[in-house]
Amino acid sequence: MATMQDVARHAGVSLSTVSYVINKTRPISDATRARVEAAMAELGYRRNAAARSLASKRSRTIALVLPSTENALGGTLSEIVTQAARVARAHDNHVAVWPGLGSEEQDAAEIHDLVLEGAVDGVVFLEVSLDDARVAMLEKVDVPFVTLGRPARTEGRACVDIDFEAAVDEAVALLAAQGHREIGFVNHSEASRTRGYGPSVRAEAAFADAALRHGVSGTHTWADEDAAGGRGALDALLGAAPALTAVVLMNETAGFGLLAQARRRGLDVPADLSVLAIATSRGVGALAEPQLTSLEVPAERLARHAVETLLDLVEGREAPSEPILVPCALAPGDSVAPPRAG
Amino acid sequence: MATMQDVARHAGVSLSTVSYVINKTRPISDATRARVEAAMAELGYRRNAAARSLASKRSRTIALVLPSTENALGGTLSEIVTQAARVARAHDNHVAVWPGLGSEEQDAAEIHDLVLEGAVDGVVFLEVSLDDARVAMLEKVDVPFVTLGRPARTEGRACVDIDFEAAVDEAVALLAAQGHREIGFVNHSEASRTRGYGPSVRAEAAFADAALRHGVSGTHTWADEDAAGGRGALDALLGAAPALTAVVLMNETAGFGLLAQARRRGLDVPADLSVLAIATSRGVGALAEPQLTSLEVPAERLARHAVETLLDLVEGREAPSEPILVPCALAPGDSVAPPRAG
DNA sequence: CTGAAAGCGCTTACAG
DNA sequence: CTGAAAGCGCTTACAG
Repeated sequence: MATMQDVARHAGVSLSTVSYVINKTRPISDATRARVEAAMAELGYRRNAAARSLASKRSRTIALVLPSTENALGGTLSEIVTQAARVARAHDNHVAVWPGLGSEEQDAAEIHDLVLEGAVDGVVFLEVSLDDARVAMLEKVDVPFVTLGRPARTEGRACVDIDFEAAVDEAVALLAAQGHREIGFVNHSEASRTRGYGPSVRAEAAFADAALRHGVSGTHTWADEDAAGGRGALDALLGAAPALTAVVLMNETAGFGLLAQARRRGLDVPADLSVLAIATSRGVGALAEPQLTSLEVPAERLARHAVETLLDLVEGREAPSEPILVPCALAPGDSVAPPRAG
Repeated sequence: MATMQDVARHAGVSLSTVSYVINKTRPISDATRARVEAAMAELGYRRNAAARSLASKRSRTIALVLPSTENALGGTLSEIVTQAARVARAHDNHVAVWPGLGSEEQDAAEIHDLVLEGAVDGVVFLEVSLDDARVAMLEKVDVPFVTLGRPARTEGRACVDIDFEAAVDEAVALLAAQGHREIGFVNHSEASRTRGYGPSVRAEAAFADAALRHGVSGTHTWADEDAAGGRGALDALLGAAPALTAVVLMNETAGFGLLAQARRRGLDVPADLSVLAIATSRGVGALAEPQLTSLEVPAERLARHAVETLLDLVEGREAPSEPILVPCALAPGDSVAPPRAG
């Protein structure tokens, strides 16, 4: 491989001039620039990543800390990883993925090491719990990081999240506008709440608020992330509110079981029961029968904001003082209709 | 941050001795080693990744080239990425993800650059087509790489793949053993075959072979990756073979539509129609009603073999001369039963 | 607008 | 078993 020194010699300029041309980090005359660029092209020059990192003290790499437990179908996670890599690349950065493995304390220590070794300049957590030990620890040692999802305390922390409150409100508003007066909510598993999974906790509260705000009667239930969870959730809702005509579903893996159970109970979706899915992975609603009307996770925008905010932090720019909340996008389907008259 | 020089001074040894202790790259007396290790612990020493790369000409990073189009629910992809990161970490390596963006030619050039810049030591393609331009180009420039999936020509190339032939055979054998004599096969979309998607092409051929081998009548059909695809596929199969009693399903996203269509036609699964899913993402079969008996993608083993083979190549060790084929694992379900008598 | 030089923190022959 | 030193290929003050 040709080095910068080779290029300099070839172009008849100094090493530093080549560097300045490449990095556009000081003014260079057009003539000189042209000579350098020609030399680079001729020699097939590629800058060396390690040398650059060593001299500049920047790895130009950010770590994406993967969630240790999968909550959904995985489509959202792979979308986020893909998009993060794209955005990073647009900023001349790389993305390294880092799997959580041990306790939160141990993971935090390893992630800190990653930064101390200069392997990465900053960290995006793809999921955080409300009381995440990793967040607290990295904050203490001043590692630049952004969370996808919000810990309970967000002051001074850069966070990007789905706007669950808005999604729940939009869902309830939409159903209320269709004439529904008794609406159920199917959340993630109760275990998810116990371990401090933010979306579950936020959605529960947001649903109570939204029901009040839109003057409907709301019934909430938890559901395990499988077909049986969906079956049980529908039974629980109809047990508690027999006149219920619509469901907001925030648990895509329970969704298929819920639809099957509605069928088994002789309920037609949407004629007898409207189902509005929220925070679903892209395209999942389209797999169901009928196709689920959905508010989809804005994976691309979440990833973009997270990466761009992190790169700002790494460059020493200000972090946003408030969490960045991204709305879900409506994916049309055939699972919502007005309730039967009477 | 403390440097190796600091550690050396602190321990009263030379810089090189510290390096040899860390890398275990030449014998060191126990006493010296102990002194050095104590000094490292005391100073909180962390080796610098960039300096190490520059001096050793190894980035200790491998690139994972993400598929540009998603074929399934994404669960498999995120499992593979996670597992690859784990395996790489166990070998003291990092994983950088690289999204495909342009044409195969352009992507190949960028991936080549990645290696020339020293940013990565080798590449794992998470999906290749039968006639993949990236593979051909990187082979020419001698970049170490491993493919997940097999190109049409595998000689001299390191490949890791699902053993589709075995999975199809196992599925047909299992159904035949239950007494089924007319078996259908639901493949991916016809478009996937057109663009040279290996699994589709291999599965089609393997199904014909397996039907012959097990003395059953086989009917094959393509299905788009959505509910409508599944509906159409079942109709097509029953149109061509009205006495069909079992289906091998290799298209998880069409599966939900297929089950719904069976129901609509008054067919009970599994009493009237057995459904055996193959090459499914982990856990997806459990979402359906009834729970689908499935042969799941062995994501973890695929990732492990791919990463370990690549690291072998990077170290200059021999690549396996034959593709490494990994069998699917059976995930039990309730969708397979003997055909109704008569 | 351009150059000469120090320095980033390691690995690894070369020597003993 | 250990050390002194060259060298990896850049960035970036310092000077003019």
